[in-house]
Amino acid sequence: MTTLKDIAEKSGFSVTTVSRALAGYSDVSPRTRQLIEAIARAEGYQPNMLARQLRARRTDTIGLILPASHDRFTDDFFNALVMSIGHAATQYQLDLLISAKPPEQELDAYRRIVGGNRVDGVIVARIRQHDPRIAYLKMAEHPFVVFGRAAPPEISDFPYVDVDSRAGLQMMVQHLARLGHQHIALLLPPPTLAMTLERLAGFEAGLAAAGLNFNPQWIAHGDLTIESGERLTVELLARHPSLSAIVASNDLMALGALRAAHAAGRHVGVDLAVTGYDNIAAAAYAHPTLTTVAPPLQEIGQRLVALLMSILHHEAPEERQVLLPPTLIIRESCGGNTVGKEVASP
Amino acid sequence: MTTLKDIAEKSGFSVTTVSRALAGYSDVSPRTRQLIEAIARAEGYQPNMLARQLRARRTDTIGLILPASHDRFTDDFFNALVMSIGHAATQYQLDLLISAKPPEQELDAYRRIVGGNRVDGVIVARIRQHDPRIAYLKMAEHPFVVFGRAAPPEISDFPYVDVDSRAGLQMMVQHLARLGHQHIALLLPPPTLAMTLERLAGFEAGLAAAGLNFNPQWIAHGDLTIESGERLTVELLARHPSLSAIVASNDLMALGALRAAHAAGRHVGVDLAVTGYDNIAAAAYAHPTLTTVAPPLQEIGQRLVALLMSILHHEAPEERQVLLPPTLIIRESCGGNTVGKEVASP
DNA sequence: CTGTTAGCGCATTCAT
DNA sequence: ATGAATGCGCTAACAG
Repeated sequence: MTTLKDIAEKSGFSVTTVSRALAGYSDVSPRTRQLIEAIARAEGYQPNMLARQLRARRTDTIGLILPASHDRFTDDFFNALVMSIGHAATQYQLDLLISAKPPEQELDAYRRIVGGNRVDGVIVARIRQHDPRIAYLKMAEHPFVVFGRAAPPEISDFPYVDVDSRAGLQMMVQHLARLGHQHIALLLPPPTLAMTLERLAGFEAGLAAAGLNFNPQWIAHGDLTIESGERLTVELLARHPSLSAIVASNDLMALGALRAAHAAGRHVGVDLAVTGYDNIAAAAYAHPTLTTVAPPLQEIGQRLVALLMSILHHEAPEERQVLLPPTLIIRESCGGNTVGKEVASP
Repeated sequence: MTTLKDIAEKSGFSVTTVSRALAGYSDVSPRTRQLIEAIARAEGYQPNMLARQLRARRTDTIGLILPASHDRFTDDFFNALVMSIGHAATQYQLDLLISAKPPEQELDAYRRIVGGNRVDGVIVARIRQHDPRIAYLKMAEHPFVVFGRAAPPEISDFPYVDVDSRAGLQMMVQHLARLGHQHIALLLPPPTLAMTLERLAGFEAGLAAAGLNFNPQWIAHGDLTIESGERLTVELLARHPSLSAIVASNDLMALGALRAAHAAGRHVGVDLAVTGYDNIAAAAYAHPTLTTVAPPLQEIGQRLVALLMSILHHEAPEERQVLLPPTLIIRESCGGNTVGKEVASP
């Protein structure tokens, strides 16, 4: 490894001068600069980023600490979210430091990475009730941004970016109602997740707007897996044969519902509607009639990073709590070329 | 931010003693240690990782530099690969530094991150012909591991982990042949990708093993997108109506093929077989008859990280070039409960 | 047991 | 235009 000191020795100048020459300062004679640059190039000099960061007290890196579990990486939506953040970071010349830790080591990881100055700020995802990570970040006064909000009655007194899934569910229900559906079931995430209440509220709002009654019997809680989507749908269809539509809270549960529907002898797109949420690229094509609510993945990453940057730079607060509208993607036909038309959110 | 120096002043001991007390060295008196630990806890002391890393000349971090483009994050397979690496890193107490750069800045990023000592080693993915990144890493003697191999005649004289997609394609073709298919088309990745030759070879081997003839007319090159899969399939089916099976080189092209088949009036699972490659969770359920070749994603991440670690620790070379067999996942029925049975690779 | 000295590599003062 | 001195925060060698 070549250091400034090495170049200083080879060139006969001091470390200081070498540093300034390479940094492009104007108070270095052209000849000196050329010589130094030539040596640096010849030696393949690369500044030690750690030393530089230590000195500068900034890393130009943002952190992301993920819940680890052996099959975590199969969650396409979450994966896409992470990559979306990574790509948004690019636009700000930032790198992304990822640390996947099992829940019990999660807080330690925050302390190590954030408290240890490895990153300038962090993005927190998948927050839980009374999330200790947020308490820590607030207490330590470390810059952070959250993807998602706290569930009421908890107050989200922190900067966040979230998808307005209430609006999404409402759009979806109204769409189904327009198609004539009156008995609509809903597959929800676990009650402990912050988003669950929002979705239920959106569902009810959609029913109300369409003049339909809310029937608690048609609500079921799953765990966001294909299996739970399948199981819940089997049960729902068995108990309530009048159901003509199943609204799933994510793609995986929707795929499970598709399978269950088939097993129950129902024909999706004909005598049963199944809708999803997330619209992950591949899953979106799972069924040509799978209408979905699509969060603006790319924008989420960009907003998260932009918000974090504005906080880091102490810029005007503007909007520190961003709610992004999802899009309703309707796939009406099994016919080849109907890719799905986008319906702008209200 | 609390530093060792702060604690030294508060406790009356020297920075060194504080450092050792907190590091758990035995040559510190119990009383001193307790006092120092108490202060550290009270102050919420967190060691500065940058200083520590600078000093220790190691970061316990591995790097991953990704090709950036505005819609890159929609590639579920690649996303899953990255996350698989991230989670494997956890087992070695490593963090993952991700930098997404457009192609023209890619090499710079390598210099900055690897040459700049921000990581102990890197994992290179999606290698191209005569990849300059690999040349750089070899020249600079930085530890690295590659996911994938060089395309012949180039020699892969570097540590790598790859999926034996030749075996995968061969399995797939033989499976189709057993089902009676004789006219099988193949949708390949772009000819510039290293994997393409392997897959073609596997395809031909499968045909040969089944006693079928190879027809170059039935081979087409796409770009791994849904659109290209659709377009190529439309063309193939129009020109060669006798085709009874389409083997796609990834899930997305397979999904495109499904759509094209539908448009052409063919019934997948009945008078046309379509098979995919990658078996990404959601996509795998795209069609109940979508048989796929599945790379062992989780194992790929683990092997990559393990291999990199062994190189970092100068451990016995063992196997520095790892070829992992994929699995054939057969989904035979549209019926509800046939999830797909796994067929061990040969 | 504890402190002094030294240095990781860099960039910034402040002199000259 | 250049260099010496200083410090970012940490740990290690060495001395006592």
